[in-house]
Amino acid sequence: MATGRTHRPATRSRGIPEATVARLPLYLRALTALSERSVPTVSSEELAAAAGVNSAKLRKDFSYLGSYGTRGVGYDVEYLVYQISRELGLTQDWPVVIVGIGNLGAALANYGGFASRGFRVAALIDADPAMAGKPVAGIPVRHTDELEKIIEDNGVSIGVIATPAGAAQPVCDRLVAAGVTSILNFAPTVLTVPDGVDVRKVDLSIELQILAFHEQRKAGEETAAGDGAVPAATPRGTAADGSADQGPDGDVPAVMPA
Amino acid sequence: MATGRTHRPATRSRGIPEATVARLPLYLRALTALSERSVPTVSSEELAAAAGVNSAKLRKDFSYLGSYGTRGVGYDVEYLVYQISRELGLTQDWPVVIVGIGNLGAALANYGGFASRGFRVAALIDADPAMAGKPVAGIPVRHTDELEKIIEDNGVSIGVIATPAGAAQPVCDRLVAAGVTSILNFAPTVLTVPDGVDVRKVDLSIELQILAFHEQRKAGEETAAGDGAVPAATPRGTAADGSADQGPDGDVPAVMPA
DNA sequence: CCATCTTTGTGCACGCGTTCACAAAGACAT
DNA sequence: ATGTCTTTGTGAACGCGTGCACAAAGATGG
Repeated sequence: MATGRTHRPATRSRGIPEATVARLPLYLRALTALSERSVPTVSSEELAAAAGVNSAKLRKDFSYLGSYGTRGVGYDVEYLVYQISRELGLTQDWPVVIVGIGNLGAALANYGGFASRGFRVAALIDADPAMAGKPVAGIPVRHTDELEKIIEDNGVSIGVIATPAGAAQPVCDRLVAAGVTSILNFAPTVLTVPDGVDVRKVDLSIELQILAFHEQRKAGEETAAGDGAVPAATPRGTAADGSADQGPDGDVPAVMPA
Repeated sequence: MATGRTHRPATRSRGIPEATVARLPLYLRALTALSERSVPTVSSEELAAAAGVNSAKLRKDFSYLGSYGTRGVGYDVEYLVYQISRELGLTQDWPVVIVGIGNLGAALANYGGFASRGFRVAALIDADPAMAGKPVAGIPVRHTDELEKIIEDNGVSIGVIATPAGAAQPVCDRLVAAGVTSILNFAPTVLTVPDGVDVRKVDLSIELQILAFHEQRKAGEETAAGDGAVPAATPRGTAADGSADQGPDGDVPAVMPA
């Protein structure tokens, strides 16, 4: 019914559940830390604690990758690091482009997490001609006109959108048309993409609103019926009572001038 | 078993499922856009399309809030905006603090989405004494020493952590001790918090790795068995074959110098 | 070689979330 | 007033993810 797919149909990739895939990076991070400390093996219990998950869940997750553990001992750290890296596709190089070099785009460009783990910033792209050529994080900013050429020349298949909300869909369309099949979207908009293209979104505003919901619920329970659910919470007035009638102010705020 | 809770136990808040809460901000955004265009009513079908979800899901979501629709007509936009705002707790003011004013922290401070929708940046906090007093986004940066005082004076219950990974847990502990009960974590670490404290994490590195996994899967299917799953994807070589032995390089990369 | 002890791998049950499909409700025209 | 048409609200079925609990596997010590 909708014009295009927005969510990942995710046909259960190769038997590996989506939820498991989402946790693999977490395990990998914990394992890498262990590896740096030259720890040879870990039990599921230890690793699960480090990753902040249930140990049974961790074992089941690993079972999807194969049987890489030794009963009575645990998992070989180095071997597991390699297996997970391979499974996630981190043993190869992934060139990415960042579109929209405002505050956020610049922060992402400077983000150290890109360089490690197989990701490489192939180009920074912005619509503002004044930005063109100016180096950000040591990489010169290119103009949007060159987008298609950059994608094709570098074989980019992953794009990061950090533009204002209004520019996100057009940029997305161009990225997809040029061959990008995975998009990480920081703009507060629902992106519509054709089948076969994956979109993941990071939305600060949504996260905050979810927190506000729970925060309000806590405050409400506290005030209404003092049920022993929140252990150590000072019941100071969390905020002025609901009077701020903020009305229909501008939503879908511009993330930055890109 | 674990030292502390990391995931939301989320005892099914007040009958509203967690998954529904996570979608309410999405609906709210779409509704606000309609409101600005002075659209009086929407059908579940239209609104669902705008929010990028299934219409049945949307109707079920709204049913948890009550019966705010009119059969044969749809939903009153203004009324629904109000109801969702109220449910999410956006009719009151939420002061937030941002800890770690590096590239990302500064980007967040400049983010327009804060100001709208009831969130107000109460303070920017950084550990670097050289930053103290320097204005970012029009707000002077305060030193970490003042953290507790700031939290208490402003009645802050929501904190945003944008520090390097190593500083995140200590900062988190101090925030919680000072009274913060909701945390949005941008640092690539698992935070351990006591019961009653909500943590949501935003992790660029994890998102990219998930995309890489799917990207690799697509490339693999393409090369191995040319199944018609990816419609318009030029099968150009996505990258050099797996040779980049990136070894045990530094994980948990510093997000920014905070 | 055998006993014991640790830890994995997984069968099973349960609960949540999603989706279908349809009856009930109301608008609207005649 | 009555019939038709649109759209909501929800009962029910299904599938996925989670966590328990335990048997199998292997290490380790005597």
